[in-house]
Amino acid sequence: MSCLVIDLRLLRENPDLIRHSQQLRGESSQAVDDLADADNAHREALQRFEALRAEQKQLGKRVSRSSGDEKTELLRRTKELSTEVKGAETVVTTAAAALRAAQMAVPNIVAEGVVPGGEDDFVVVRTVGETSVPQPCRDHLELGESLGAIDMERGAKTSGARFYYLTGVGALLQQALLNLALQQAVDTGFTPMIPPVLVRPEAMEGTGFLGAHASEVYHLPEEDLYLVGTSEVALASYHSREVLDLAQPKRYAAWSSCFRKEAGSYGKDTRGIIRVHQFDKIEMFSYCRPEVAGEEHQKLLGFEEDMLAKMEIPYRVIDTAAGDLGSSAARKFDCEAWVPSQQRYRELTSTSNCTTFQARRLAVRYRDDNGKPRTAATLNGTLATTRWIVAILENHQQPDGSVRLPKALQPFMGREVLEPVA
RNA sequence: GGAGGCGUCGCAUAGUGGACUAGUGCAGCGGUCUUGAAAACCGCCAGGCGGGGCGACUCGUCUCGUGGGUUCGAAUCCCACCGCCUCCGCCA
Repeated sequence: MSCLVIDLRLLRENPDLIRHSQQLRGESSQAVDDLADADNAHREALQRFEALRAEQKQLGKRVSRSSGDEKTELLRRTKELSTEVKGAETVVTTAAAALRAAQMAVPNIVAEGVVPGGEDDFVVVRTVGETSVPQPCRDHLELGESLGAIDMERGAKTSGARFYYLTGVGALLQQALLNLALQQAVDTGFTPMIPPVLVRPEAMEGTGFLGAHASEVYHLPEEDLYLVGTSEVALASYHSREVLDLAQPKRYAAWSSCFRKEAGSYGKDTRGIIRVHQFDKIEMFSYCRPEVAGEEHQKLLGFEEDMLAKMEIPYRVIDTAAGDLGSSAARKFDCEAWVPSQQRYRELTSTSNCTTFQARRLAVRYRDDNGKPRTAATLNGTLATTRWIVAILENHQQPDGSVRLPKALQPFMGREVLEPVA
């Protein structure tokens, strides 16, 4: 009848667990109380409707078998009942809409072990590789321009700020990077995918992107379609309303362009291709049983680190604080690459364990050992993106302005070094 | 973009206003028989939500693509939308 956001049974049995989760995220627990109220109102309305409806069905059957005065009398009563049933149904519909709205306001329950707080309260899990600041240190845009790899000015001319052209070796570099990532995914058992990037509202809503971050998303009003900010949306929607065999996790790796308004980031990262409206990404996505989701999360993180190692990029892994989780995530690990020109770490990958949050909304289920359908868990993670070019160029730049290519990339590029063009 | 056809339980089909409490076949699962298998026979075999019981269960309700409408009563009649198929047009 409806897709649930928060498990309502859990809400009834243990509302404090959800309140506590809201606290960790730094959000009001009022939403939880509102949800409980809406749930009660909905159940009451439902019970009244069902009782009336049962009576209506019973009497309705007698109408067809009766005649004469009896029939006239029955018809009089069933007509009354019909009005009452319609009224009760309207109340249910209204209560259901209110319940749904209340559900949408509550994000996923934070996993155990996640630290409270916001953007700056993360935990560093580990740091890998030696960081260095080359002398001289050119930033990725300076390098990209001299290599003939990135053209921001003409991107702006054609499409506006935060758009760019990858040109020449830049175009080849991205293609090589994404090919290598997709190759790694296929080698480790992922099914490669090229998904749609325009999706329906249900797909956006089901993955949790129409909540607080709706203003981040491009929308085509005429067709009521959304441009995805990540192929996670299309991959999660792929098995919606299906019952899967999840004896083993189902893993997909998608290539897609991604589109983001970056509405809340005026003035941030305006230089180069760190934060742009359109980029390309290889995204991993897993469907699995909820009890193995934590383990699967570590695997996705491992695959991300494998790619970073292949790119020979120094990085650290952070365990994101509760306040910095997306609404669908229970836990999130980011890999942040060392960016020499900024002398700090910047996010290159992000992997989220969405537990049953998305699958419940999208009605993705599996059969348990007793053959009963249960809600699955979903996870996602980044394997490579356009932004990786920043870390590759800057970390592997040479004093003469050339860029050494990491070994793993060389076969895909057919060369070992990128040389300045002018 | 235009015209027509079609959406029923995993698959295939029946059902055109009241016994539909959605029938049947296939596939699947369990059993009987058998040394074992096949065949035959018997049983089970869509999900959501709500109520009752510790529980195997049980009662009610919703769902025949989705949402409205007509009616005392809708799988069935009407409208809109979504999807699929065929043909035409256009196009990488």
